[in-house]
Amino acid sequence: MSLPNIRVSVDAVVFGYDSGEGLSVLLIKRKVAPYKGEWALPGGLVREDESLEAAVQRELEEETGIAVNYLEQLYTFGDLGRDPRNRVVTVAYYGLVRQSEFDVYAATDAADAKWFHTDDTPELAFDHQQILHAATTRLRGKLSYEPVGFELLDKKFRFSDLHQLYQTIYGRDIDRRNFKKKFLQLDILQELPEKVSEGRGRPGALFKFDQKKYFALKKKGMLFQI
Amino acid sequence: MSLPNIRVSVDAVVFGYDSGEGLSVLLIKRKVAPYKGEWALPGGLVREDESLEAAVQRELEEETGIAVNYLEQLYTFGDLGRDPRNRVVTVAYYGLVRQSEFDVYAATDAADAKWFHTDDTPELAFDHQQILHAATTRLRGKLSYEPVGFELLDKKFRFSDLHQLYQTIYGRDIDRRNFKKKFLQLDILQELPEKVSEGRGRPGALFKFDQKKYFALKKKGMLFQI
DNA sequence: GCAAAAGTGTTCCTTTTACACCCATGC
DNA sequence: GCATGGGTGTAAAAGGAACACTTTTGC
Repeated sequence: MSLPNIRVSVDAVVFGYDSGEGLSVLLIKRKVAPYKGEWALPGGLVREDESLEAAVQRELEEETGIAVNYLEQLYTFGDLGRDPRNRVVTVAYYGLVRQSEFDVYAATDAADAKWFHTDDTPELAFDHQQILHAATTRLRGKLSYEPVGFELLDKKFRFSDLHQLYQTIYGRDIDRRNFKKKFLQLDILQELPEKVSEGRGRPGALFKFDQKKYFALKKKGMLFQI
Repeated sequence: MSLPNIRVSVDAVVFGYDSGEGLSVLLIKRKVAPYKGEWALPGGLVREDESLEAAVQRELEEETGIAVNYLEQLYTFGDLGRDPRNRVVTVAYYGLVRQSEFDVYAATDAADAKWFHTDDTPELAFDHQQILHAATTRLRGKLSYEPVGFELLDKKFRFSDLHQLYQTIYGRDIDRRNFKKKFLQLDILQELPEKVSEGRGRPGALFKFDQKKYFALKKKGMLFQI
């Protein structure tokens, strides 16, 4: 029996959050066959001398020009026939970033690269639809036991921005007062003396995250039911 | 640049539960280098024409002689140097079975195979210690949102057996009365008219799972905090 | 009658939810 | 003065934790 010829790839589901636009996902237009010209998740083959994590970072850089620090492993997809040419097992990663910090462009390995609102994604190549779906589900679950925000909001933000962020990711309304009560109990926010108006209505206080407490909490994993 | 030469393997962390003995894990003694003669998780290279799931099943069969139906993907380990010979990326699976139903023996591909109590495992080859640790953590977490029991207890069982099962997996004491109240609320048990004594003490009623309700609940994922 | 396990209920406390009114600003 | 968003508190309900006594059996 000959040695199996299986390739290993990585794919990245990078979600971008923007206060104005909500939740998006980063996609590339494929430059080569198969599925040439179609949209897909950024990703590609792992090299023999790089870790899986390094491979995702590299592919993201090569295809979209961005560098994302924190990606988490999502799931490994290895069904036969998921790539029409060869047997390819792909390890999918996902992450959530502040969209405004990432100016994506089609780097060398992609014909195009851009953010798509999660409500409005095109058909995807391979089984990437399935991967995206798994990532969305996982993202929501994850928020139940980890704070999110520091990486997604500006340094100073209004409480309503944070509120909006959670509503966006959960995809449903959350009572403003209860949310505030709960979030403040985590004791990871600092209220600033400044106030800011967004043009109409009463100006709101600005907040910032207490980095130390924030990461301490994140590390040990809080239980946070919204 | 030449094509990367990376192999894909699978490994299985099979936990066995036994009312008398508690929680064990299935290990094999390696028949070939590297780590020849050392204990390891069952597993091996994936073939080109089989799915990852099929590969785990096959390796389990070849090394330990057992067939496990329900394994879930745990995590993919792909660090450089985790196998001293080649670059090997391994997809780890885990599952929980009724130990008494699985008579393991060293099948063709292992020098030995047996259950080890989770409190008393030997040193393991490769990074299998790390994999085992990840599986243990995941198993506990999993019980919070899925019922367990049907697959692990006899058809008819005393409530104390179920209680004991949960205590074993969680590794701590759980109040008997509160546990009973909560579990009965799930409405997946049927109380039988039979009573059975285990030699001393008041005989207890026997219960069985209502299969339909059990799997319905399991499928949709309950939220079950012990 | 004593040791061992099974059966059962209540109280307290914490957490969650629902909900309404006033305040500061721009226009 | 009115529309808009920001700020705050309370009451009711649900859920979780702690806890003790009685019953049935074997010996």
